[in-house]
Amino acid sequence: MSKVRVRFAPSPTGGLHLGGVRTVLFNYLFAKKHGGDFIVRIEDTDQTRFVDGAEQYIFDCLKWCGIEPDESPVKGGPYAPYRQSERKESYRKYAEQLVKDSFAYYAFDTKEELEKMREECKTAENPSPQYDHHVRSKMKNSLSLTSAEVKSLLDENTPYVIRLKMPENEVISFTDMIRGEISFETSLVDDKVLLKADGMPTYHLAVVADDYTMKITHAFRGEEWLPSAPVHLLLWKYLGWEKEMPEWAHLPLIMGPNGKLSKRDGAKFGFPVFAMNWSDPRTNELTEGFKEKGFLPEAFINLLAVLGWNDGTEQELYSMEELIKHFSMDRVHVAGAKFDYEKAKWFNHEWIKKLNVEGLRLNVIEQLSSAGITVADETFLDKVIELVKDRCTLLPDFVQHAGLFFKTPEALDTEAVKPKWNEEKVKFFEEYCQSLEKISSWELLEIENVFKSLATEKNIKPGELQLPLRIMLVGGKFGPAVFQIAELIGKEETIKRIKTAIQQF
RNA sequence: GCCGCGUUGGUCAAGGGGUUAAGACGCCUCCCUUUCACGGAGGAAUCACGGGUUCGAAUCCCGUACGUGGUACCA
Repeated sequence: MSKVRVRFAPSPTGGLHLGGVRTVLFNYLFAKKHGGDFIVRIEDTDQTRFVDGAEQYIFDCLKWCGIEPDESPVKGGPYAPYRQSERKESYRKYAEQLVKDSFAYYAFDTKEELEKMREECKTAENPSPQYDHHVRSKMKNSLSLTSAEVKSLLDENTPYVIRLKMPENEVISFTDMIRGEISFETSLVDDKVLLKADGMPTYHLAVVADDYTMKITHAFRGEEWLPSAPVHLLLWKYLGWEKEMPEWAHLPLIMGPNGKLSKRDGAKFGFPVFAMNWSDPRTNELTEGFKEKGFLPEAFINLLAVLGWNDGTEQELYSMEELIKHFSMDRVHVAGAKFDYEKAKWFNHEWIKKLNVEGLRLNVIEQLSSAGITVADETFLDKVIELVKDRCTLLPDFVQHAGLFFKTPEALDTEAVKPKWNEEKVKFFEEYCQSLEKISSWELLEIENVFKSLATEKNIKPGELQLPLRIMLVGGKFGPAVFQIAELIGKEETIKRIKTAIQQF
């Protein structure tokens, strides 16, 4: 078997959503598992939908996810160029070849004529008539016109497209790596445009030509492409490349709460659908990304991998390395999977717990600094991270849980204390401060022992006093053990926080 | 409408002729903790429906329903 070569071919029309990232991921995992090449090629054939900056955005997302292409427009490679707009001329050659071999034909119909045909053929049973064998003889094309008429139209530079001539009564079938045998009747498929009037190929011609010239061995794409598979199969055959045709796998769709996951679902249900923030330069509309929402790339990749794939064991947490080792296309589920944001957050929580301090440090510093907290002492920060990471689900949670070690709380939840607050307790805390001043070594046990023995002496239950102390130090009902906090923030800060808090109760 | 693909708890899913039908998320109860989490122990909840084949069907076959995708000079 020749070396595995697999490609991801995004269209730079803005944003990279969950389904897109999962398609890349499965391509990448398959390539790496078999020691092959992972190629990124850009399908920028539709000038009207092309968005500035979208291509760079795609590569930024891949980089964040930890996916490095072996060949791409930015990296180059032996089959350059990797942008379809830069390969424009080669596609025409293949299209003309097909016309010459009578597998395709020129069509001169204008937009208005096409609309007219669709309008006239429209019935209740057939709401969307196709340009197919039923109508092609009635349209303006090189099949219905004489060769002289065609020649003169061509000479006059009449705009035209090249369409594939679908055979009438054939059954086309192929084996999908995920779904098995699939077949189609050609009479039901329309004559797809291969080369547009502007000289650009459509997706159909472009994928086949590019997959062939770039020696792609396995073609994986979303399930939405399944209906056009017969077109591609036929092109491989008509172009004479049947022996080199890649193996196919059509990946299941990722669904939103209702239907195929869309950008709108994110806004509507409050979860990100793109890998990273994307702001559309034309509308300035911002679509939130998983990165900015506070997801770790490890968690993002992990949750995507197990959405529609399972290795048959009970394992759910996988690093990229483990995924490469365990992944296999035949264990990809056939049905579409609904995206569950709650579970997505669980994965991030698990990865925050799983990662060590080094893996978290940079992210935490970034979170804190965006909240206006600068970290001076990194070894101190490391202790804090170790102490609080179990309670953080999303990265911004570190602001609440780690922030209190760097900054005196601004507002105290006094309501939690006031009802049971009295003179005795005020006295207790004043004396506790005095005792703390005298502590020789500022250690957890000391701080706690002084607290407990003073409470016994005053005949107050320690439990009655712990909540107030927590509010004093933290500001609210959250965070690690109180005495651990006291130990970490130090004697001076602890006493200061207690004293200022007493004033407020 | 037509064509393709699908259907195991609310969600992700294992299981592919004989199982008490795994596991995870979420939800509920309890324990731990006099905070919030983490952790631990339990619980509720599932084979879309109808026919076949078979001693036996979640599993194989056929229908139906439902879902979803396609039906563009978009990808």
